[in-house]
Amino acid sequence: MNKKACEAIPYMNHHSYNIFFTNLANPLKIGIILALRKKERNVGDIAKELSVEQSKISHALKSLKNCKIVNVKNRGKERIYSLNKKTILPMLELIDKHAICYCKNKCCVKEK
Amino acid sequence: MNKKACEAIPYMNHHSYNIFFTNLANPLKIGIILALRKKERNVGDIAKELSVEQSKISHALKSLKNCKIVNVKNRGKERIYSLNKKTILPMLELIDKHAICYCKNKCCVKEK
DNA sequence: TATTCATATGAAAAACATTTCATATATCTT
DNA sequence: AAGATATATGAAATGTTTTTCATATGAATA
Repeated sequence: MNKKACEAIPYMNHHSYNIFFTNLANPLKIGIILALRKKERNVGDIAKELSVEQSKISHALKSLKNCKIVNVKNRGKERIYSLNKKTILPMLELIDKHAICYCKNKCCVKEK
Repeated sequence: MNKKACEAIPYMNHHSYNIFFTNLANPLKIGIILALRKKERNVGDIAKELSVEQSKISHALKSLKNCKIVNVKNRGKERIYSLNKKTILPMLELIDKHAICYCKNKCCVKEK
């Protein structure tokens, strides 16, 4: 399979999909993503904004970063996390549209 | 918030994202989705194609259907499942591009 | 360089999702 | 109607991910 960089080869690998989705399948991580949508922030500010204990945020950020859903830069002793908008924003929009078009706006009601 | 059908309202609800992604965060379900990409199939055929026990497939299909990622129709005693391509295909493409552009093609390597 | 502030990390516990297996349901066939 | 085939379902067992908490690391500052 051709693997030239940044050339769209749809349906590449099974495993990437799984890791990517697993990473997103978590309310805290979604919360972080939505919080980073408007502007980048350091860990403490994210924790404050979401009222969530710091190490929990750090753990979540670690896997998001691992998957390149967020990026980091250092500023003194702080770490500034920002969203990889190019992938995530269109993805959220797809779900929004899905919810509106197929799920009567209350998409994907949890079974049972 | 305006909720007129099929009008894009980005970043609607937190909870939908979570259920949607949770639903996809599973190798079997990804397998089913990829199997349904080319053509619709009944449960038994999916099971055969993936070499997976039937009730496992049924359980997976149930939640995919619940989230409208797949649709069903009846044909005699069979149930024919098909993919909701409009949402899923562009979503997989987004991940492909993400993997290629940000993850050197082996996207989202599992940590540790 | 000792202290403080910001963040990361490991590991056990807890929460949650999937698998398995036995069985139920529903349609078709005879 | 009885049997066969296709699929669905409930519940316990299993597996995976997240949370928690104690502590480590690393940069800044006094």
